[in-house]
Amino acid sequence: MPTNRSYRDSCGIARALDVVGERWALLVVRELLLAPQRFSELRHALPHVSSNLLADRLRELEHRGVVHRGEAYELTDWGRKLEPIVRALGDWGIDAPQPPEPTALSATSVLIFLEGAARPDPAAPPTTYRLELDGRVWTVHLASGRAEVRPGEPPTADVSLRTDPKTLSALLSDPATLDTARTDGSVAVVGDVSAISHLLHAVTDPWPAGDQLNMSQ
Amino acid sequence: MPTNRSYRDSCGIARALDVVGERWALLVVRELLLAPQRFSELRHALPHVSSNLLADRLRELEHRGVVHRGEAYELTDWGRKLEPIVRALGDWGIDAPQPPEPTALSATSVLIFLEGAARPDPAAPPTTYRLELDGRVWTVHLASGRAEVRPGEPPTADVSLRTDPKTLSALLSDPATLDTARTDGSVAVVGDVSAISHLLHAVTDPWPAGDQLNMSQ
DNA sequence: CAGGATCCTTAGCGATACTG
DNA sequence: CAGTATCGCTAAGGATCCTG
Repeated sequence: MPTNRSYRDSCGIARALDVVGERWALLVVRELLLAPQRFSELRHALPHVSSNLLADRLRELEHRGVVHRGEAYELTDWGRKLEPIVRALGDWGIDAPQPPEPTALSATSVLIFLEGAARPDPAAPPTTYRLELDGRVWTVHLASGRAEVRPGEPPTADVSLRTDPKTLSALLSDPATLDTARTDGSVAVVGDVSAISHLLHAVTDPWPAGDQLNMSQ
Repeated sequence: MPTNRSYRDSCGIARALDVVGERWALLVVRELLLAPQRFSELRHALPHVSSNLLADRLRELEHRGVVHRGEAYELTDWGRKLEPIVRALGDWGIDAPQPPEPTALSATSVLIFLEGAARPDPAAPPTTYRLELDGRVWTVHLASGRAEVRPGEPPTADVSLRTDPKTLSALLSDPATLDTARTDGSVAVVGDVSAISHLLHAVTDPWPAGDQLNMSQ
């Protein structure tokens, strides 16, 4: 049974929270930022939400015009406008304490982090990665000083790698672990390995001074 | 008894929501964006939150480093970084349906809206307003194409007005009601009345094309 | 097996009354 | 003024069961 409480406050902030302020709602939006997802994919991405509650939230978000339900769940145009806000909230949350274990980490989370944190050399030639996480394929494209993540197979790729979100996250915070991750099988690489190092260091290495991506689209 | 649940998700977005995602938390932050507030002021601004819950939220926000508690409650430096996010959320929420009556509207809400929506003529001379809402005094300054709201008495003002948030909100959506509001006593004006019309129309009148304020500070 | 629905328990919420 | 205390209610959390 979907919830229907309201802050009963005319302010835009309160009205926004009437729509996406219920528990788990913004995490559902997060999961849909990069690609539509099916119910079971959302369940896998958010393992700590119970199935009935997830179903309730999706119904609410659909009813309120944030999410559209077709074959999979996807953001409406209005829902998509939450993207810069949710990303900014994520940047802010980086400084929050780590949550208690056991901890979840979805593919979308890591990829959003990657997009926001990567600062590839603008002078370097564009590079395309095929990235398989939890069985789903993504295309990562490095070009003109930014990283772009899209769902699905790339037309062509410099290198392909298969891993899981936690391992990828660990690599993004310490590229030096790539070798051991490859030998223990948690990362499988096909193609130009040096390109991966390039990607990881685009996230790790300190940014040039004054290079702050702002929140405006 | 403050709540302590967590999404148990390493993603920055989830960790942000662990801090400010509980019910009422972001509305407390909203109330502190323009000025520190005392407990009773917060209660007046958020009439639909119960006192025990407000006390719980304030304790949590203090414990998590968002709010500092002195004579009044105020945002920490980290908490203040939520400002562009909360404002952007408010812009997004403008398109959400109106909540069911009866509806609250705090002074801070209206003033934040005013700051975000006002586009005074950049060529016009700077104007200062003394604004008294719910017994608290604010300074509104129009200059260089922007409106700025600050707590407290202005050193000098072109005009002073006393009213309540709902009346001010009504004026901001329809400046033509100023005359009737003055005669029925819901607005009291001292000084240059035409300056008020100037302020109201800075909000109402259509913006010049391409004049979008973005979210970056 | 995906995509939920149902049931039950717990904890956060909401309202009112009360206190230092 | 600035919160506590109490209590009924409702949403959240967890497990299990159903249906195409």
